[in-house]
Amino acid sequence: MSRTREDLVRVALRLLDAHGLADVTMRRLAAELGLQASALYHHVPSKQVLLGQVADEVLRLGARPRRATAWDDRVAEIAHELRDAMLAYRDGAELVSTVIAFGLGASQPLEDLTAALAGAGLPADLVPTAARTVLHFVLGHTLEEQTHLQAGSAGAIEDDPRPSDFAAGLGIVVDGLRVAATRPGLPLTR
Amino acid sequence: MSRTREDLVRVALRLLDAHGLADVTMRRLAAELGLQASALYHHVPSKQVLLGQVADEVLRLGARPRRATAWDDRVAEIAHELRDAMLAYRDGAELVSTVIAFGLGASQPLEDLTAALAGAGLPADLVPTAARTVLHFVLGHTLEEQTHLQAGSAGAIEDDPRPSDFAAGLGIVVDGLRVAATRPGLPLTR
DNA sequence: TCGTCCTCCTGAACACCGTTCAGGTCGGTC
DNA sequence: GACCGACCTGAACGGTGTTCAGGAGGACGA
Repeated sequence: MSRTREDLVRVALRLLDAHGLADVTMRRLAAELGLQASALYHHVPSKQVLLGQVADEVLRLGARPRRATAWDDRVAEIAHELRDAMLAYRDGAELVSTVIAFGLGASQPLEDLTAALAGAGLPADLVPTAARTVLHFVLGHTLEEQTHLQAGSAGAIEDDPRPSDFAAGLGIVVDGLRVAATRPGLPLTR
Repeated sequence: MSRTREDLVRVALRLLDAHGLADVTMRRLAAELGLQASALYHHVPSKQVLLGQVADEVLRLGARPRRATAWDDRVAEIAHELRDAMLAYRDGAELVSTVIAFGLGASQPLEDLTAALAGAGLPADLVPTAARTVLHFVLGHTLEEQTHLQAGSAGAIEDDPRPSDFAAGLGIVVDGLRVAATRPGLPLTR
């Protein structure tokens, strides 16, 4: 009975949530599947690619129906969904952030944000920048939040993490987007 | 003739710039100093702490005189200085980002941003959130920018990196801060 | 039915990594 | 002159991702 790539991703995700990203090791993953580490390379070309697929799975499992229609509500909706998806798994934010940084997957959120911002009335050449600005905020904030959360649950006293923080920070960014959208338009070609 | 902790940091920084973060290894660093790897642990308790000091050095070397007086100019000044400091060394953004994420150093930028934003007229409980929002933007944007720059210089075609991108994204965030600063003030205690 | 191919896997090895530890050398100090 | 602490060596521990020759076994065409 042979294993599929989906099995690897599923077990890797379980390993991630149970022991953290540092303990998601090719040898551990193989042992969990009753295999030798070298056998994994028949299903996946490298650990990086595997982690990319695990990140995609984290996002897929965190997907929710989108209800908002206004562009700013839609941006907030995507941002919250992304944050919640990453927080749902141990080290989820670190995983997704590095996968995005190295371009190995997790490209959906940026595409969704870009699509949502296309209807915001921004100058067209500002849309990609705006989408990445929102994305960077969500990733940075959630990474820090999750780091503190996990450090706090390991015994230390939590200092900062007010839960309204994310909404407030997101509000700042979205306010900035609204300003850029309503500012008397420069001609599109600079 | 014994080595000082400063020697380690200096040589580690040279190694970083010449070969990248992945090649900053305790063994390589020791070899560069004519030592065994174990000797480094007489100067530094761990590699993580050492990298924290290297990150601080990157920021120190990138420091510039601050000229702006208005809070928004000051925020932009700090943001540009941070970005330029990280871009000045190979993998500088990755180094500083991870050091900040794990709380091992590089705390100056957040403090500077917090100080600059203290004079913005924001609700007091929004200042830390605002500072971290700016910080996350700068780190995320610069990390992505540097990754693409270095990938591009390795032969591939650069797709995005318009240099005005950073200023535009920063503008969005600062616009958002201005909105929060001029909005009819909620009472400070919620 | 036989031989071949292909998929899946093993076991060993390669070239590293961060870190620890017993021990040794050497300069300076009571 | 004995001691002590700073500094360093060399070996080892227990890992890491990845490669590679080869084996088992089912499918499939001749």
